Amino acid sequence: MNNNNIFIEKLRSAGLRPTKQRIKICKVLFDRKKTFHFTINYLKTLLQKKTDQKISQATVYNTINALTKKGHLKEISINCEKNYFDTNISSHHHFFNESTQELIDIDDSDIGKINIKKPLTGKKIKSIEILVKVANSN
Amino acid sequence: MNNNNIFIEKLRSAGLRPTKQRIKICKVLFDRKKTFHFTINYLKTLLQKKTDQKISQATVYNTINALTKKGHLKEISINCEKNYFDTNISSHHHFFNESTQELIDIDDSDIGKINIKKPLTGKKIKSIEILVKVANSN
DNA sequence: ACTCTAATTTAGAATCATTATAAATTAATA
DNA sequence: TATTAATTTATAATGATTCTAAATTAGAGT
Ligand SMILES: [Mn+2]
Ligand SMILES: [Mn+2]
Ligand SMILES: [Zn+2]
Ligand SMILES: [Zn+2]
Repeated sequence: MNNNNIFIEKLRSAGLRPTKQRIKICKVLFDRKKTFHFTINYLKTLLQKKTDQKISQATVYNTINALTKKGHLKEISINCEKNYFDTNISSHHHFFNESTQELIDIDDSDIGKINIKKPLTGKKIKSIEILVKVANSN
Repeated sequence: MNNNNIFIEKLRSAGLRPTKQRIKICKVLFDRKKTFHFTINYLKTLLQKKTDQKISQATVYNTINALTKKGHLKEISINCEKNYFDTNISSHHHFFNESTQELIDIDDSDIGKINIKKPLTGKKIKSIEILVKVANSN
């Protein structure tokens, strides 16, 4: 129930002081069982609901950007208008449901080996991500 | 050398009248041998160079959006800040060189079969795209 | 506990990409 | 050529993100 110490540790490890605003953001982000995919806008409305005093948008952006830079969040770009963040920081893939605008994780183990036959010389691979766009087939 | 009729046909097929502005945009987009990956901003500077009279940004956006909607261009999102368009409209994949901010095509045939083991019920797949981020290994 | 200082928060402004508006121009048709 | 609808354009509006600078707060030292 009280994971505050975990959040404080996470913030500290990112070089951030554990202020009450940042701890509240961590609660909303990480105090859940499943992966959380969110846009900044959605996070802001969630914070407004779950919080007595509001957190400024500058603090929300700064905190999310710092956590992302330190690897506690991943950034998932669907298109120019939809920038998501993801509490699942493992190497994994996504379904994007165009009907609901929702992201769904595909674990790395749920994808067969990806075989890129094209050679690339003088470059090193940083990440490989598959995005599968789907729609409800009603 | 003179592909104007092809461009006119392409525009007409998209329900667009072949104005001189739109034909010039098509020339810059399609009068080339290799795939063209571009941002709107880069396209605007190219048009300024290659064109005597300037084309307004509204016309550039409108034309690119119309061509994209009709399937003559694809949209490739790398992240919130980098929205690319692509003259290669086949199903294919990309390297993104983070050092140079360049996109490089990976043909569908250069990727082994993609096996998604995770079931999805009640949904149909619209597209599957792999993005491989790389960096120069200087 | 109190002081001090640097870090943080905040409201608001600035920036950048994209879209909307509405007046002037142009293309297609009669 | 005249008519009309489509198009272009400058400019404004919007929305997401970042910047700024003043007010507040956290943590270290006393
Ligand atoms: Mn778009
Ligand atoms: Mn970003
Ligand atoms: Zn995910
Ligand atoms: Zn491509």
